[in-house]
Amino acid sequence: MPMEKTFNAAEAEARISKQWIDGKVGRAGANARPGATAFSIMIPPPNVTGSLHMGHAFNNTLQDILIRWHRMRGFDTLWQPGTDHAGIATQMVVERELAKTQAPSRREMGREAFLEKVWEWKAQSGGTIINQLKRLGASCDWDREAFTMSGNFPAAVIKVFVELYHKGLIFRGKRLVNWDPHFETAISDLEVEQIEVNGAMHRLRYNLADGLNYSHPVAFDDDGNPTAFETRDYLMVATTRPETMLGDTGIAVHPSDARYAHLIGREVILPLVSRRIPIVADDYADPAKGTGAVKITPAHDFNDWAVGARCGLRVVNVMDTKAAITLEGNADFLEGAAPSPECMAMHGLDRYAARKEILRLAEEQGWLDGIDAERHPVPHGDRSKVAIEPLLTDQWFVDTARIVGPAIDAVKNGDTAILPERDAKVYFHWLENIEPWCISRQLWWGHQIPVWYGLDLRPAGFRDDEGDNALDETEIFTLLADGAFNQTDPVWHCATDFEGVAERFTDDLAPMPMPLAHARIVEAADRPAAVEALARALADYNLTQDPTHLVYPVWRDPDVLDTWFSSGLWPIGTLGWPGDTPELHRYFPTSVLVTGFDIIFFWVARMMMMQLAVMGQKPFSTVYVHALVRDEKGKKMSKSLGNVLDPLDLIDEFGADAVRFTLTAMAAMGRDLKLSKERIAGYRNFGTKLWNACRFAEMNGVWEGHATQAAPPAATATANRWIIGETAKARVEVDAALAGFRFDQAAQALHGFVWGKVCDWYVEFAKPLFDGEKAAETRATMAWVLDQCMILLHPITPFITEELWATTGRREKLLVHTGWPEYGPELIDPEADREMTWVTGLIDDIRSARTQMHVPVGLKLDMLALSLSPEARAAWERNAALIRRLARIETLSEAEIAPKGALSIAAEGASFALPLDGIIDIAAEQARLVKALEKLEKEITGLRARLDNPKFIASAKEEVVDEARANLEARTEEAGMIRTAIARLAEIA
RNA sequence: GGGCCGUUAGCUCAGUUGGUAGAGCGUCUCGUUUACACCGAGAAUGUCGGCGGUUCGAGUCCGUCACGGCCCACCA
Repeated sequence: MPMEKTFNAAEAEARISKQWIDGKVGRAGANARPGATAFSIMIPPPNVTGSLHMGHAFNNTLQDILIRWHRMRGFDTLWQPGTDHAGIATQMVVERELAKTQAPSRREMGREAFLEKVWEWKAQSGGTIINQLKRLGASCDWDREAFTMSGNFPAAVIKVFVELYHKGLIFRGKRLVNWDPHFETAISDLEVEQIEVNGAMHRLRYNLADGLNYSHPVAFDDDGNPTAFETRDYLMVATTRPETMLGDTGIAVHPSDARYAHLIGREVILPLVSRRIPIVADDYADPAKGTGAVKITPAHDFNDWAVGARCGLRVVNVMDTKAAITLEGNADFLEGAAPSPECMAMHGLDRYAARKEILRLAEEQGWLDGIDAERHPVPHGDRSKVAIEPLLTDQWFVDTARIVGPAIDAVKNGDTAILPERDAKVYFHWLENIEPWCISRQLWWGHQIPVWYGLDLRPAGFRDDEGDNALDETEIFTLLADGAFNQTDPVWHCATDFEGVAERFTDDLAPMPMPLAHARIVEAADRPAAVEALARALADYNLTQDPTHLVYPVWRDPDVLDTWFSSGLWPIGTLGWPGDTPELHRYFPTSVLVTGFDIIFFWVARMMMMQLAVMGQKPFSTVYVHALVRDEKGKKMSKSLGNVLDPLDLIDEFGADAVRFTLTAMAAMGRDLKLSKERIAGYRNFGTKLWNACRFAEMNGVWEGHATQAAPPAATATANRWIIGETAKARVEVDAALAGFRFDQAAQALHGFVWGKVCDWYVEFAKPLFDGEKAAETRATMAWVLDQCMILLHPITPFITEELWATTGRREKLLVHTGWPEYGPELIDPEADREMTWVTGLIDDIRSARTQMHVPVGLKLDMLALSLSPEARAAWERNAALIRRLARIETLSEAEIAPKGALSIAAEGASFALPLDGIIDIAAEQARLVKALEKLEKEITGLRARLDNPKFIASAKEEVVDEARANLEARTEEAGMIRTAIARLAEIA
């Protein structure tokens, strides 16, 4: 059955994909040679919520190329697939779904029911992106698909948390954190992005306490000395966030600021709140900024927090978790304050509404000095896109500064290479300035923190001298922290057996081991429930206050861990850790990590730190950092911007191979790539080109009669010897490019070879050869060459090559399992190389001359050789059929001089004439020759100038000088022939 | 404010130790020759962002400026 004219990507891709997946070609170790070394890549796990975008397509194409290439080379390859549970993102998606279907909200249904919904949702649509990866052709080991919330991951997370906790590397603390008021959770520094907004600087006047007034400079001379003063009974501050004034607890001025130095230690009366707050001296206050006096709100600003700590200022939090003003019942706020009714009326207002209200009141009451519009950056949650609010809360942190050392060293000493190198600088900069990592999230979807709290029932804490309800005042502590609990019971101690822990707690009155021999432990939902349970137990059992005989209620920390905490364990977690698995021994540390620069901090750095902390080993040998796929304006593609090109649409339109080849060809290291459909169409055409070359070969029975040839056939025809050498060059180039992660160079080498050498020249050369005595060797050569094209292209364009492989020869196995060639320069025949360069050059010149002279394409000419060196004569004779066909020459004969009205062609060692009496325009031919001569002369002048310069001869490398000499000679010879031709034309004219 | 990167043909971009600039797409002309019009043949197009320096020689190395972009920090 003859081949179709084009490759039917849509039909073939589905069929071939199924063949690969059913045949488990991605299985770890598939195609491995005996004693093979391991080559492993962990996929950067996409969010389960996700669907494939261009970034994924790019990232996974590169990984697939590396994997297929190594697999064909006989390595024991593992490409580990999987997805990430993506805490906030997934919870957000499921909540949105619930809202759409009018279902009860997350809070209405409760934690357990909601989590059930999320799992349901995951089961239903979590496989989307995995299926999309399969459409791309990703040859992962699909049987090993992992998920950061399943399998051994919970155990791994707990084990790491507990171990780091016991080493003091994880701690809990009350700190100011980045709070996202939309999701009502803390987020890490990395999840904050600065966004420029239209804001305003508001100048507020706070009256000085005790009727104080002072003289304030208002005009200055050229030297900056004050020339005019006014009397003020207030201190003016400037702020972009007037609403935080409710929580102001001080004013800071610079100690050296003459304007205010005399006020340090005095107080102002905070408007509305009527609280006396001190004026303090602190270097943070910048005399050049604002008014030089800065209001300090320790509870709502990171800098102010630091100032407050240094100056001993109070912390007054005036916002709740939704960033609404909270005043009623706010003991911190009310203490020392005498708020006006208008002030208290702001209770419950959103922070922005409160801002308006405060400005209204300030205007009305005369303490608003003025407002200047201003654009300034404001931190926003990267998911919620709302302004984050610094909030004082209890959170868990990893003391990253203490585990960062090995992660820095591993890259510094070359244990792990980061490519391109400049990204290593970014990596170092961040790690060397690392801050504690806030890992607790006030979410439900994620790994719940493996920490239980209990009421402190130690006698001193329990017995209350006042005799009233002691339980309200008990402090909480972690079970994991308390030696009394966790040293004797392995479950408590390690808490690796998560299921076991849960069972213990749900078992209502499970006996607790030593030293609380007679205590009964019971898990309560939260702290209030625990208090109630204890009170009930005290009443029911009429127990004494001896803690060893109590029912002991505990509750689990409700927070979950930052998603990146578990994905930070991806390399070992996917290999079965904490189990001691053969895979872990075989494939860890992994070979390469292919990832985008946008998650160097989020993920790469944390994997480095965590794997090194847990395993004492680097997680990967090489990190290849690639650029982002951007839209044509260079903007990051994002749903919210609506500039997304969907890779699946592109695959539908052009085929997966075209998309893959395009991304590969554009993957120059460290540069953004801007994708256009035209480019993809161009590479789709490239596939078709190869397809048709194979179709031509198939029509000529090239593959008939023999199985796949491992080695090139012994060839005698120059063209065959030449193309075999070109194939070897291509293989060497591709391997060198891939070894250096220069995917673009690999693609370009193959494009140039397949199209520029095989299709443009070799297929054309073969046509006359098929009719001659070299037909058999030419068929064998072409079969081998095209096979090599398929093999070398397969990592980049797997579908079309697999299809061609099946369509053309007698194949023992799938192309995906076919061995990668190892031949090299030994296949290059220098003589054939030189000769074919001469032949192609001559053909180019004849074609160019013909077109420029408007010789009809179909007209075959008789060519005269005016002079032929022995080499040129031999080259001509050996390749006459080729040249005649491609240059459309009828006959060649020798002549002493060119006839009247002929085109002149100069080649190395030869000079030809194409008689065109009556056809050519002599003036035009003259112009053509003059132009060619001018170009040559320009080159000759340049070469002479260099060679005449003694310093050049003295300092340049010998090869360079020799090359220049040879060039000069060749150009001079050519110019001579053209001059002769011009002279001849002149005679005729 | 700190750092990183980019500026090469109309467009998108290559150009690895300094040796005299390339590819794809687009444009123009011609064309149904034993595969391919998703094609073939040919042609045009660059003060390699500006200035200065090192060198026999600079797109390539150094300095500086301009423009563009990114990352980090910063809500007075």
